[in-house]
Amino acid sequence: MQLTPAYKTIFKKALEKSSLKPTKQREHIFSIILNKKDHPTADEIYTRSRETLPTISLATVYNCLETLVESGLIRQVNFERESTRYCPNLKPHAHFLCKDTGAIYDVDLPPALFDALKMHLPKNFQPEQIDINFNGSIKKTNHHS
Amino acid sequence: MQLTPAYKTIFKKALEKSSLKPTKQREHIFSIILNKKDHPTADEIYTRSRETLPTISLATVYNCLETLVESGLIRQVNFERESTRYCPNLKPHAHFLCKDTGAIYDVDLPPALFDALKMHLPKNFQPEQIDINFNGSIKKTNHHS
DNA sequence: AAATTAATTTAGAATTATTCTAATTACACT
DNA sequence: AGTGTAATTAGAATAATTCTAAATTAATTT
Repeated sequence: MQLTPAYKTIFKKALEKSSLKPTKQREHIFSIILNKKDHPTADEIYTRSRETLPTISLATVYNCLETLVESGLIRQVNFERESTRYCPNLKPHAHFLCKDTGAIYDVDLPPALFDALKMHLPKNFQPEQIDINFNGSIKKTNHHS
Repeated sequence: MQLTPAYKTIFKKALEKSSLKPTKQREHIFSIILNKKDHPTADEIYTRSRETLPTISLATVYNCLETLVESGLIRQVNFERESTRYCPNLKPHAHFLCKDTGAIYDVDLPPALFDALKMHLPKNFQPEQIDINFNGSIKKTNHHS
């Protein structure tokens, strides 16, 4: 649960830009999200955090997640009204929720598709964010060795 | 707050197909959603319902919304973890949330765009639903008469 | 180095949307 | 009318998140 030097720099720069401090808790939570990119919930992040930082509180987890989103280091993923999940992938992408397993997958999309979507908005609508969420099932493929 | 004969038929057919009964409450709530297409929340629907059906309960509103979604008569719209909203527009479309006013707009999209999105999924991913949500602001246009 | 200030963290209470539970009501069918 | 099933109802319960106020930490000034 350590940030690589490269990420440490990104982390500090991003927080400083929003005049927020690179605290131990914020760094820890960022590293947890980077470490296992399975779109964990706040509560899952809380549990994972306490393994190495046992004194952290749930409120702090929520606070840190908010500041990390604010600084653009992570983004939120929501399906229906389920717990918000967190994702460190900053490339433009969509999400696919498998309704059988609950797993969430990143789906890369070409920027041109995002542009095509924006083109269908009325000219005075200025989108800041686009969320694209698929949900369905994943067919087993026939493996033949 | 009356369904047109055409909608009444659609309503009955859709519920019967799922072997659900076309009750007064279900019809009432469906008519409220059709009447003012402003993507109301369950609570807003509850308030509007009581104007003409004062004995309805909030639990019934939630129950009815669930059955209407199940029967495919309406769909749910979610932005982040805010209250779920309801929409009677069944054409494939996206939603735009204006962060200044909170208003939600339907954005029609050509089916080809939905197909293009699906094409970027791994071949064994089978989407049942696609939610596309924009969020941003709406620029005032220069009106000159 | 002590004192001051501001930001952050913390624990626990409060809030909010939604779901659950158990009792009642409304129909459809004998 | 009597029985059975589905739907409605009121209120309690739940779950995720936010709020509040106090304690801690870090940075800055004296």
